[in-house]
Amino acid sequence: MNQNRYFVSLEFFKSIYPLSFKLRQFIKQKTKSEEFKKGEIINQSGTLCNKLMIISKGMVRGYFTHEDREITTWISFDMEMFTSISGFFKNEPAIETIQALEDTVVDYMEYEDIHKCLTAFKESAVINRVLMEEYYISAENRAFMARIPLAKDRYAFYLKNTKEEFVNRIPKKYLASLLNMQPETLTRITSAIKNSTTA
Amino acid sequence: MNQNRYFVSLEFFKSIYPLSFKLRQFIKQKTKSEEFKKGEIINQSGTLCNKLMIISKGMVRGYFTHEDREITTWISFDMEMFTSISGFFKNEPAIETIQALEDTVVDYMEYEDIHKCLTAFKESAVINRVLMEEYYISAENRAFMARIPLAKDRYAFYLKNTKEEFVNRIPKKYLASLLNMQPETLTRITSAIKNSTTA
DNA sequence: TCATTTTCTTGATTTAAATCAACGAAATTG
DNA sequence: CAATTTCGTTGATTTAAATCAAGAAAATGA
Repeated sequence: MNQNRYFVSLEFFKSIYPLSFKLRQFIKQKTKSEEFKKGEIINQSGTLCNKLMIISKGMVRGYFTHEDREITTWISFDMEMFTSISGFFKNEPAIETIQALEDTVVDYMEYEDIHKCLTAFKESAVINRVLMEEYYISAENRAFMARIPLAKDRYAFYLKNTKEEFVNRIPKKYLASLLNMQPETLTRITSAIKNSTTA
Repeated sequence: MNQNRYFVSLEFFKSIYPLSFKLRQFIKQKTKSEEFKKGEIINQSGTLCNKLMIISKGMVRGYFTHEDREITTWISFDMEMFTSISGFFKNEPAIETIQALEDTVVDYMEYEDIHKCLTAFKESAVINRVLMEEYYISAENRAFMARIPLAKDRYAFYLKNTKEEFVNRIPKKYLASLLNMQPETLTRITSAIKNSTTA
């Protein structure tokens, strides 16, 4: 392994809580890397996901299927973490499917190593706790957004809470799905905004 | 304190993981009880909730206000736990308001005591973890339900996942709000079902 | 590169659910 | 207990968004 390579995992955890030298070493040692092509399935619904992944570069979505339709529940970007939470918590197969929406590079650690880490390094408990918090709060946020009655208000809400650069990278059909609307509706919303700001 | 009183808190934690004698004593010692009248606000949005509550008897809802309208995000019943998760995690004021929908009795522990508990009793970490899991998964579930396109499908989903006895106790206007629909729509759904099963 | 597929956009039409309105039932309160 | 308010139901109307359809733009892949 190249000890000089850049570890997003390290950066990611460091941004939450300072890491001791030993913990840094442990993370470097256990971090693996993987690449996915655009469109590739990272973890199929019904299979166990045993990795905590951090996106080095790319874009990933989670979705489930309801009545033959895909419903996107989240989209994550560079420097963000994702996993199948039911796997992480309960070691149970994932309900949602995870898919790369761009060519994507991830750093990941396996749950087993994370559990070792939690046992061996006290400080990692803080990080774990913060991650759980953030993950939970983002789920709350999504539940909130889905309950906003008007399509254009959901769009506005998402824009307000997401980096513009990221939003612009999302193919419209997935953005529409994430915002619980049809692509046609999204187009109408965005073109209405365009007209009102131009005129 | 009456050492012979019944502690829902004890039952609740015991159902997750066996409790040592010492931990049982600790929980008994730290558990307090409180009663709320129907309609009473248990924790107001914007104020810190520093308690983890378990419903001994009654019904409670969480809601927030969006454009002058109340949107109910969850309803909990006997033997279920609730809190304001942003308070529990981050010691930050609650976003949602918590209200009793029936005369309600709760057992509760303050966060401070829970943290002491987590430090002093290893086994309690397991319980904490399971609670976080369940809380998280219920948030996911709510996010899922909110995304089901048709009102009658959301109703069916909720029915399938909730004890009939509990559902029957919810005043329709709150049930409608929880299911992201107007009370008129809920009536139409239920009376349509009634007609189809009678005829 | 060009052909083919997929995605995005715009317009016309339909549909589910919100809104408005009115009334009876139930619950609350003095 | 009567009076008043709130809640639940039913019907008529409106509205937001889905669906259907078709062409333009972009992406894919041989």
